[in-house]
Amino acid sequence: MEKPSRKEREYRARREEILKAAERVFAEKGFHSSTVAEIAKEAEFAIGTLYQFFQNKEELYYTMMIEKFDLLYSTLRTEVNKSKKCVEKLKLLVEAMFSFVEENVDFFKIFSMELNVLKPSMENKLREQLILKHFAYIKLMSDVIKEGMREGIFKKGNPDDYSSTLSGIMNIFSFNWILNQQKDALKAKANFIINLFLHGVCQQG
Amino acid sequence: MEKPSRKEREYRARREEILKAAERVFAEKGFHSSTVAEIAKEAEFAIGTLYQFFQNKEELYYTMMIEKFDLLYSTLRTEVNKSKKCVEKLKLLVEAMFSFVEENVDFFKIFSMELNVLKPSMENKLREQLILKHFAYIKLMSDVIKEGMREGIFKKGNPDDYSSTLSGIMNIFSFNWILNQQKDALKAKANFIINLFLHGVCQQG
Amino acid sequence: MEKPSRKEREYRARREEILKAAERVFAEKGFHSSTVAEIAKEAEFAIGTLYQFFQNKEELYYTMMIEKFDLLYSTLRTEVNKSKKCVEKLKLLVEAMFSFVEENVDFFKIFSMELNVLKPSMENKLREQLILKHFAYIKLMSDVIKEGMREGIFKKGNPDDYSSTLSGIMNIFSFNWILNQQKDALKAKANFIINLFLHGVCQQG
Amino acid sequence: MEKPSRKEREYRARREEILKAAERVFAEKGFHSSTVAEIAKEAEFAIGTLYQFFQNKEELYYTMMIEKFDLLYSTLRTEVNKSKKCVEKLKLLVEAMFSFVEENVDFFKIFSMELNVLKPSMENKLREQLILKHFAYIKLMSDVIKEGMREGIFKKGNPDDYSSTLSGIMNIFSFNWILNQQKDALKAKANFIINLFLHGVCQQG
DNA sequence: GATGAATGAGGATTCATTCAT
DNA sequence: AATGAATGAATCCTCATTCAT
Repeated sequence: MEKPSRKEREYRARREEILKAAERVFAEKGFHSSTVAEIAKEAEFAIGTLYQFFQNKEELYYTMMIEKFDLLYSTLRTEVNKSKKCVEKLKLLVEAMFSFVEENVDFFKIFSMELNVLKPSMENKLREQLILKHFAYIKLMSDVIKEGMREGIFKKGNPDDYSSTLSGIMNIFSFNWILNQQKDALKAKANFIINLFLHGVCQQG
Repeated sequence: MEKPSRKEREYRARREEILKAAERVFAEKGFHSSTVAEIAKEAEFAIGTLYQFFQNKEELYYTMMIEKFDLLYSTLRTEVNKSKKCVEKLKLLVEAMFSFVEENVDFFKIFSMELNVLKPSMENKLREQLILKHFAYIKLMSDVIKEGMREGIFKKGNPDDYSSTLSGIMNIFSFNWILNQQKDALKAKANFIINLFLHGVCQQG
Repeated sequence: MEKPSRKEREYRARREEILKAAERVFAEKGFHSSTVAEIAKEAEFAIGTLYQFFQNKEELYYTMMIEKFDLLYSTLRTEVNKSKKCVEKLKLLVEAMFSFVEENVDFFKIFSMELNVLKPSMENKLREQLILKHFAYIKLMSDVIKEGMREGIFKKGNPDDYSSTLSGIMNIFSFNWILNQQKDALKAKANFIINLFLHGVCQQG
Repeated sequence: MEKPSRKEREYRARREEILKAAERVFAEKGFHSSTVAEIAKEAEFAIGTLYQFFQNKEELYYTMMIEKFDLLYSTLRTEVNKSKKCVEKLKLLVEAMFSFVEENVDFFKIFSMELNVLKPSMENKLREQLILKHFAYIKLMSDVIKEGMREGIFKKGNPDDYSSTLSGIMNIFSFNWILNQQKDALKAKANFIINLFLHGVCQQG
């Protein structure tokens, strides 16, 4: 791989600055109440400069979301691969997810609270992409579940239903953690969730 | 109770029309992208008429949400009381929730997707109210869980964590059902969810 | 003159109520910031009722002003006629004017502060009328001045200039009195004004 | 003093254009009947541009008034200082005032006819400022009068009453001159006014 | 390439007036 | 005759986007 030129590196750095500023501002105010002027100010660039990197506000929004999602996906993927055992994999996944949320509160605020803000415009490839990323993220879990079914550890069933469930649980805990001003560690809930997901709420035996 | 006058009844009816129109429009476009003009048109009233019933767009939004939430809450409450057994109660609750979602798709779209759209304004009593309603809804489940714990049916633990979990699972299934254009019945998933919640994903014994 | 029927009397009474309410409200908020709804409420009538008496807000405004002006005019006229001596007449006039202002603060607020609010609309006979009333009011003073000139008491000159001057002085004192929250009696200034008007500010002799 | 940059100069020029347009439009229609759109059109700028210079319509209005008032004040002040004699000073003042009115008809229309249009809003520093300017303007005259009293030229008395009087007289003459479509020169009345103010209407001796 | 002033379409809200009851 | 709910035109202001410097 070619070493990027200084120009290229600087371009990347600026772009990153803008995306970070966008993340902060969008998280605080939501898409509609955030202004391009504010993001520009937060990024310490001129408004016009933002438009050299992103065609419009919407593109800035989706690009930021997609890149964050990519990061989340690759983080989880790496983590899951650290073990061979399905149950262990799930545990690693939940922990990694919660670490990610703790480190990316801004992104997660947007992720969990503004899913529907932007309506599909005619040619919105970016929204499509974001949805595809979401499917990939679910598939990551489904694959682990499938494996567990094959190994006879997990009950048979629709793996997507199981992974949706797990993702729904992680979501709500992350959401509540943010609502409660992030008291305690979110990761502290990981064990509870895994146990519940594996064995349910009922007393056994 | 006094029978309401014709005037009173007509007032109620108009108000209801507006709230229904608001629900449809907000569900389709979200709060910010919906215009008062469009809601008025959908309701077949003049713009000014809406302002005779609600002080502003925000009040219209929250009032609609709160009244729907009240309906959801009382529906679930009634349903839960139809059985004495905790496990049965949970099942009734999930089924009732899914029925409600199926019958109130518009509301649920907003419920699940726009939780954070409106930032707390200085004197926003309505937002406060909405949050309180949400707590009541969670408590409904917590109470059932608590009962089950006392009876030794459920594992000991923080009842709110359990009820959050259940609510998170129902959410994600509702959300997916809406995203997938409402194929199949949402209620068909109720059994799966209850089983998973009660016994987990692991093979037992 | 026919004794007015009960109907006629009641009509008059209602009309008067509305005009008084209009005076209060217009004085407090000015023409543009006063709403017909507020005047109706102040008058304890329905909005529609106001429109039975006056074609529109503007007519209500001008009618009130004109009738007040008529009252001012006839009051001053009566007062002036109480003496035969010009100097005495002027004194009576200033005192009567100040009494009127003291008793009709609301009207005077509008009179002195909103002369220009309403632009001549194409067919605004009412504004014309109001201006004519104003001329008559000035002429009242001019006539006294003219008389004084004829009698050799006053210097020769354009009587309208003199009466404008006097009216300007009375205006500013009334205006200041209102601005200063009506401390002291306005009438207390009458002597000062008359002396100044008659003999000027310079030391004599 | 630093020479202002080109940017700074252009900014000033634009701001001036807007203020002049505002003066014309407000003078013709009054505050409430003037629209921001019309002022923008008159100034040949887009609506939004006005909002880059002034926070809102009210600020535009008051700023224009205040700056004009400052100009009036400094003009009068300069003029008054051209003589050492009180009587001469008053004459210069009246003449300067009338010149100013002749050259700033639009401003004076507003000055004399809309004093009370804007009600004090909670935090209206601008209105406060405008009132302070008005006091300064009155004080300018009072100081001359006081001087004359000390020198024994003028009768003893409350200097503010005298200066109010003079200002009231100038006002009404300016007002009438505007009403009469500005026939003849307003300055032609200056001598009459000064004489009247100094010596009164009565034949002397 | 970077800037940020200028643009003007778009939307929330108000309120004079009408008219069915 | 009295009412006051319904109407919708009118207006202030915001802010994404452009483009001259």
